[in-house]
Amino acid sequence: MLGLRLIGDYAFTASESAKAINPESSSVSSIPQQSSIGKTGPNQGSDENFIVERIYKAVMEQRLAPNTKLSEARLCETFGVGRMRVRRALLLLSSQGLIELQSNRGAYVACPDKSEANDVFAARMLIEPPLVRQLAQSSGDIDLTVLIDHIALEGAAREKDERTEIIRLSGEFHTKLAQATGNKFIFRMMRELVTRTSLIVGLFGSSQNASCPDDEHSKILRAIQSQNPELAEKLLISHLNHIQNGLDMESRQEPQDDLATILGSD
Amino acid sequence: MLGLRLIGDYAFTASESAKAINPESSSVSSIPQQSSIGKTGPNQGSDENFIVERIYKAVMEQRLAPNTKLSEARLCETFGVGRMRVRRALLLLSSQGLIELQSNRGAYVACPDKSEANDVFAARMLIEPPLVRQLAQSSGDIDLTVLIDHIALEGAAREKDERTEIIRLSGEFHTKLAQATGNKFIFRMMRELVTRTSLIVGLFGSSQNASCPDDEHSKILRAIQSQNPELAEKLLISHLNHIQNGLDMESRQEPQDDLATILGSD
DNA sequence: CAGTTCACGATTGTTAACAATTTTTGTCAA
DNA sequence: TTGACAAAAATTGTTAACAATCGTGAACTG
Repeated sequence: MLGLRLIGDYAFTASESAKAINPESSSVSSIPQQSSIGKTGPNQGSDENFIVERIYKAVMEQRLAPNTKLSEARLCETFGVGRMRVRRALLLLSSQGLIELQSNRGAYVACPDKSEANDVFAARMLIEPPLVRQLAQSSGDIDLTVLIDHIALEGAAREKDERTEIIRLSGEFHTKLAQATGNKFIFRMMRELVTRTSLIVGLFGSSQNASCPDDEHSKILRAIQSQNPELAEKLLISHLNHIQNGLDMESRQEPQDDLATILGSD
Repeated sequence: MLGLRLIGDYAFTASESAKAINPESSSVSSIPQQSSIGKTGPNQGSDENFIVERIYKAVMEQRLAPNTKLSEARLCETFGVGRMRVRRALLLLSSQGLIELQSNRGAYVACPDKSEANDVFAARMLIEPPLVRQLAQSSGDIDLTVLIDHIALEGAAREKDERTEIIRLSGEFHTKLAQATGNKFIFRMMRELVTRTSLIVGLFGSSQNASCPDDEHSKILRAIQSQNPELAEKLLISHLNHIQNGLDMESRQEPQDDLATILGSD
């Protein structure tokens, strides 16, 4: 009895986020229009959400390496925003565990260690198998087009050999699995775990397995579509194992510091 | 008697702050002073964490009713802190979903609706069963004293009929289950879900089942101790069902959006 | 030369004043 | 009394100046 509802809130599917970053465009861009009575205006700070989204996406695409310093001044001019907004964004990012705030020293992209990596995979092993099983069980009532389209996107990106796109989409497949449940809590949890996974793969992964093999994703999806919970669960477990086994926990590559163009382009 | 939410006035006023420090649970507390000299540890903002913890606890104990307004000025004087700290704390709380920030209107304790309540229980149904199963499987390697002690605390609070303590401990049993895994991601997820559950029970629950029956908790723990995964999982599932079935999703007690409403009743 | 000290620049943390918005209050007329 | 309207008060949002802290490198001492 899983509550099947669409997730209207989280508007940051990241595919759109930013076309043009003009300083102080004061964009109200990605605020879902809602003038309903009970819920008064949407949460404030559309601006800092924009910054958060931007950095989140950069991390997901492994363009922002762990330990990279995010200085306030730099972010201010990058996004054309006042310091307050930047600081709020950094606080939010740190509460998500994406960055780490050090007193009087600044913000650094999170740099998971070995044990944290194990925790991430353990948590995913705990959550994702029941999740896909549940999806497969109730796939009749769910709209899977998002996932189907996503597989297509992954294939296209792979065709064109767009590295960052491939990496991000590989991770997002898993968050979209969670999104398909329509449960915003499950979605949030998976999103956090997937983001952290991206950091981990960037740190400990060899270059070739930076992304999940496309066919594994589509196999999982097909198992879900054919309402085969056991198969879907089994495929997902071995998929997660593939990712984890592809890591080399000893050789961690040292991070660089290039912030300038990373966030500016898209 | 349904009038058990005359929490109206901020339940964490300074008068109570002095004595209300319980030596258990969260690792962040202690030192209610705002002296800037405090620990210069690596983690920043020990002060706003204090505020967050305080409000978190008040919500867990259902002393802070949903929709209660948390004005900045009030919080400033309550905690003896500058406005910046309060605003940062509010931002953090909102990112946890504990409160909701409305533009130019202030911060209000979150007020989950029916569908959100369903999502919370669906998420818990997804996570907690595998969690306890795993605990039971590996209970040989894990230190369960925290849970054992917790059961004792629950019993004691029940003896003394300390309402707020009972409610909080009832919820915290589940977060401590997650804590026993030693996985901080699982812990964070459960903590968020349990907190939200507390709000939901406060909103939709009848007065008698505001807390979990003690024996169900101890039964679950015993199943874990005796390394019986199936039993532990089964007990937990029925436990969650008990909680959810005890709710009346239609009769939501209207939350007071103003403190004066309560005080002006006579 | 090695190591320490100290001052300077750069960065972050904090405060207070100001601006924008909402809420309340007061007044008047139907 | 009720409703509309406007002024006043209260609250939140924003900015900029100021304070505190850290990193760096030059100067100094042994």
